[in-house]
Amino acid sequence: MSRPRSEAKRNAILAAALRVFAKEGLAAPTSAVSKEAGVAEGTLFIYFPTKGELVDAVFRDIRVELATAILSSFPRKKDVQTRVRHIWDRFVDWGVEHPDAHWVATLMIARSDLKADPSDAEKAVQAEFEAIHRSLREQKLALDLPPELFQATLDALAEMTIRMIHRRPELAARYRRAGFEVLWRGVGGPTSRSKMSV
Amino acid sequence: MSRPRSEAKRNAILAAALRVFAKEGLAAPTSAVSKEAGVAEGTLFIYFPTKGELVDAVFRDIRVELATAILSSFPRKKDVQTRVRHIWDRFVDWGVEHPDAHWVATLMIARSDLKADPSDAEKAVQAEFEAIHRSLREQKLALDLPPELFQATLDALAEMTIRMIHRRPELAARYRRAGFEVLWRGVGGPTSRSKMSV
Amino acid sequence: MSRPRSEAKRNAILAAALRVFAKEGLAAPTSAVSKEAGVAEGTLFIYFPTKGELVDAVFRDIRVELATAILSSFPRKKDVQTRVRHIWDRFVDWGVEHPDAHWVATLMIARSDLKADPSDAEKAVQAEFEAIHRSLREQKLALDLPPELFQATLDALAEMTIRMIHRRPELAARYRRAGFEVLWRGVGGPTSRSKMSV
Amino acid sequence: MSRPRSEAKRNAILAAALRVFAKEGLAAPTSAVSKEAGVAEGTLFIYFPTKGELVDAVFRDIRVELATAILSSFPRKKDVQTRVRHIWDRFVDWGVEHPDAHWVATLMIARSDLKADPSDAEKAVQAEFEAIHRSLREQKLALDLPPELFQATLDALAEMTIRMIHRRPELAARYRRAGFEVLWRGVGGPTSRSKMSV
DNA sequence: TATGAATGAGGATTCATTCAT
DNA sequence: TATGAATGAATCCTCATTCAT
Repeated sequence: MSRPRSEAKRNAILAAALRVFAKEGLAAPTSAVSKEAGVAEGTLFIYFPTKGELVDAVFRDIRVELATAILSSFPRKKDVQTRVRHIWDRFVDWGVEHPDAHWVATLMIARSDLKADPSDAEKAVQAEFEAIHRSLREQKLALDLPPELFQATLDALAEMTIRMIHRRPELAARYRRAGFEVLWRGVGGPTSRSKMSV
Repeated sequence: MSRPRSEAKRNAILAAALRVFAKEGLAAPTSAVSKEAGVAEGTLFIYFPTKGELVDAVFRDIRVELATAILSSFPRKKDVQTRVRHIWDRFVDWGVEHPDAHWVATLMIARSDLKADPSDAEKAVQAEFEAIHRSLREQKLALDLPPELFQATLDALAEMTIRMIHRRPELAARYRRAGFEVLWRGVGGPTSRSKMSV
Repeated sequence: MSRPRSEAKRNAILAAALRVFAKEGLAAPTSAVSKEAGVAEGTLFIYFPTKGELVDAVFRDIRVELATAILSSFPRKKDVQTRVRHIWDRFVDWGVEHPDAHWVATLMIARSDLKADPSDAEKAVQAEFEAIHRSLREQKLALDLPPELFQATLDALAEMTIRMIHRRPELAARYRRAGFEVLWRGVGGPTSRSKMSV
Repeated sequence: MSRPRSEAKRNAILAAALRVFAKEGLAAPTSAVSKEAGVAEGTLFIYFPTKGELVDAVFRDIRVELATAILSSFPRKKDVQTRVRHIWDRFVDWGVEHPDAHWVATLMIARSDLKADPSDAEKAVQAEFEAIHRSLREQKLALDLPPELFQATLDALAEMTIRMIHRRPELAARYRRAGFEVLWRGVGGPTSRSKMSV
């Protein structure tokens, strides 16, 4: 009976926030966000009652998108290396293609007060990580590497690789491959004939 | 424009800033810093004309300390693995022992506007990294791994390891060893009898 | 400009406003009133074009109710004391039984911008006051007490009595009687055998 | 060693607040107060950390001034009527001479959230009231009038009288005398030959 | 008419920086 | 130099009112 609350507007605000936060940091004024979104200052607070909730929503959005990218056509039935490689490629590609989101995620993590209850997609990714870790174990690889360390390692190396690619985009392919080699060898994966030539 | 009187006061402010920023984030007011340092609000601006310069100085201080820790009794004449291991241990230990500094460094890096011209100590560390990379090459390890990627990998893995240890201090030894294994294997180092049992 | 549809809705808003203003003060948002009334925010402005008009309407409503209570079975033919006593009792009882209305009236009076053109009921009460004042004069009581002062005195004492009763409800009967004694003696009424024992 | 916090400035802000609140109500913006006081907006918050504390301070100031006016050359040794008359006159005169303060006090009382821990002066006035009440009792006047009701009565009548005088200043003397007559008779005081001719 | 989303001016408060002492 | 009061721009959020549906 009245104007319905528009999902499009909510998304416009989220997207605007992503852009503004990426450019100006999380300290950017909400007024900059509403301006970028093309809505009135007060409108923002209809969709996100406080700035903190906006920030949280942006963060959650980013994580959902990354997790979704990873899950899309995930080769669940294939061997470990293929699965790890899939995650690696999707992760790195996503970060390279969404520099704003990647950078804002970095900003978000540098906050003690972030609320990060995982989305369903994230839980699914988590499950894949655990399955991968089990497979590595069964194959006598990464023998005693604790699972949380395995995941953290992949995260850290992917983040690093994305950062490097942003710095020197022309080396993207090389960095991406080299990063994976480090991960795979580091984790104890069989290297076959691959000679670490990147 | 002459050098400020009390070097001690300058250091007190720097130390206070480290504590305050670690606890409250970089958005903490300068008044909180001056209070923690036991000086008047205006005094801070005698030593650091703007907040940005204070932040930069804190950052530089942290980096100098880390670099110094790494350089102290650095085994320049020993073999590669020993040298890498030295850097790894000093880096991780430093991060574990200085949680404030480590956390603030993380906050600092999450800023686009940081000025980071390297100190002499950092340049020396940089030189060691390059020497290490040459050695790896000569030994046909990490064949085509670009040097900047090698250094970034060590950084990323050390940071990650420190973070993990802060989360579960009782696993410190295990994490520290496992982290190094990943690095060393990842980089193509010979693993000899070591079976990745961490 | 035609009369709004639902008189019931108008009354619901007025009643809600009374409750909300009593609890939160006149600064309470109109949204709180509409919510309490169970109508949409915009609906309120169909019935009361501005917040000020709502406030005025609430005030007028209160005054009409008080005046009506006073006029109900008013002993117009009885002697002065009976009539004054009637007003006193009705006034005090009304205030005691309608704490919200009484409190909101207090809030209203504490505003310079209130519009208070008297209702018919109020005019009738006013007329009774004048009649009472004439009677007092004829009986050589309250000789030169100006009529407006007589009315203001009754008001002030009744308000005060109500406030005291709200504070200590268990003393209601005593306060009510004592208040009247003060009024009646103060105005010069014959006290006969009554010894001010309250 | 630095500019000292100025009592004069604090008073300027208090006085400005009194004027502004009297004219625009307690909802007046703090910016209006600071402007009226001739200080920057931020300065106000050095002296009064929140608007609420400013409001409380204004209220307390008013009450102290009124109590002080009452206590000044208070005829403690004189008979009851003289003492009551003294309070009455000082109270009414103060209200007439300080319309802003009187009006703002009215606004303040119409707030549920006021903090009113009594000042020393107020406690002293309170003590005089109790002494008066005892005297009245000993003289078999106001026999069972509870003390709190006696004080509330004086307050209510004085407030009313002040209000009436503000409305018709030319009748000040008459209103002031008549008000006292009502109080004195109402409370049971001996009226001697006084014929209530006001 | 009824709804509630949209608007944007306004307001209390913070804080980096300046300046009188 | 050291102090901390003074400044005022900037920020998050509220809310009376409007308007599309």
